[in-house]
Amino acid sequence: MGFAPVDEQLKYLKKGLAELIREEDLRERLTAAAKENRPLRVKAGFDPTAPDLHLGHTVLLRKMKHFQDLGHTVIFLIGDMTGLIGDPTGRNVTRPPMTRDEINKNAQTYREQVFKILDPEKTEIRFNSEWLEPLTFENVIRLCSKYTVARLLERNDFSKRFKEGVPVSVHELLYPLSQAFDSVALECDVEMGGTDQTFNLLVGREIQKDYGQAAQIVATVPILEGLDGVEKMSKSKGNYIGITEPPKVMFRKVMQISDELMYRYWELLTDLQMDEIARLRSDVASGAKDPMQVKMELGRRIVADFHSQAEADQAVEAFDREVRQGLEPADTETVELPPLAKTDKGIRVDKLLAAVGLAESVTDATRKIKAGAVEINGNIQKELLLSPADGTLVVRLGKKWKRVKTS
RNA sequence: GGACAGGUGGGUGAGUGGUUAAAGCCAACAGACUGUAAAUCUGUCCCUCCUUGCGAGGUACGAAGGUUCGAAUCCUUCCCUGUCCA
Repeated sequence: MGFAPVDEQLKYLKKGLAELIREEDLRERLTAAAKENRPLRVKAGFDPTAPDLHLGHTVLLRKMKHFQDLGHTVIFLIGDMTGLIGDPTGRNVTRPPMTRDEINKNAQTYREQVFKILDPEKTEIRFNSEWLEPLTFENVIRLCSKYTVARLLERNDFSKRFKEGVPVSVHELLYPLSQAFDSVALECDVEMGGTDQTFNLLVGREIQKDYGQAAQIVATVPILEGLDGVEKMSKSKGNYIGITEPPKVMFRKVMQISDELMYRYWELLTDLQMDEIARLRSDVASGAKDPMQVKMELGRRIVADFHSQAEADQAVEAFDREVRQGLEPADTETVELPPLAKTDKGIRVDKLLAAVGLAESVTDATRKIKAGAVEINGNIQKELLLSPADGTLVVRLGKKWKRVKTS
């Protein structure tokens, strides 16, 4: 099979990239690949500890997919060895070693999630312990001799910490080196990552040259902002949209982002071209388009990417019904009245809320009731005690609903 | 090895014997307003109980002991973190 013309490939790959070092190198490499009829080897490394991918990860995965679309090979590298170090970004502690079982389990989860985007046929999944573990101390020393401390300290967070007197452990310095060695071991043509990885990826270029290989091309993608629009999307910050989240949740989260942030999501999470996104923006500005409709379309596409078109449509409908109209969700769960909520005088609403999971605790439930946040059968419930009633109670606390059978 | 500084609620960060379940800020949750956008405003934000009260009790300020009528605050030991010196 042949490859598309180099210029076309370049154009396709460049969209949405933060940085490409260097474009000329990539052009040459693509040309050579076409001539030799061999696909490029494109690597990106992932941490073995966080198998729950979110949209932030998919910016990178989508770009990796683009390489696959053009016929190239993607190497999904699980850093089970470097994971022991932990990427020195931010505060970090040496991680407890993971067992082989845990790593395999996480790898399996990765497979399930990653192939929602990547093409399994064109993906190699590798672990870097494969070549890092057998390295002798002599080899490690040799590797270290190829780079200088001064150059490692060029990395922003190292130099910053060093200047401020914040400790930098020696093993942290090894992180970029071992990642670079991965590229050597895999003979990568391209390495990808977020812009926060730029330094590490560049070290790979230098080290590869030392090992007699052509320096890899470095392609970075922007870091996606989380729901707050400020900090990068991350699970620990709670501002993420997980790719395995249910359609309704996903859609609702998309609708929560600010109007401004929406264009960023259009850019990094859909295949819409930049000029089309610019048109969306100006149409909204001029009033020709309703920003909410534009955002709903974005949400519909994102949900459809990870679920199905039908589920995306359902999510839109559910949003319209539950959020815009404030109606009870169609899939409200029905539960039995918890025995401890029953008294001879009636139903203890506070205990009911806690037992049914609408409130975190009985105390919390009491607060919510007093605050007038609880609705039963459409009426605000401000008393802790509800007179005995027959039939089913429709209970609402904020956006959470439950149906409770009383008999 | 020596000298200091410090470990407080989800996160920051006040508080150095009692009116402190512990300020402020952030996050979070609920309400108002809306396009559940953003912005803004209000309230809440350890648990349990009931007679729902500016109620009663129980937990809580790295860990374990101790001093006191009373400790997050004082003492002892231990664990951990950071800085400086060697």
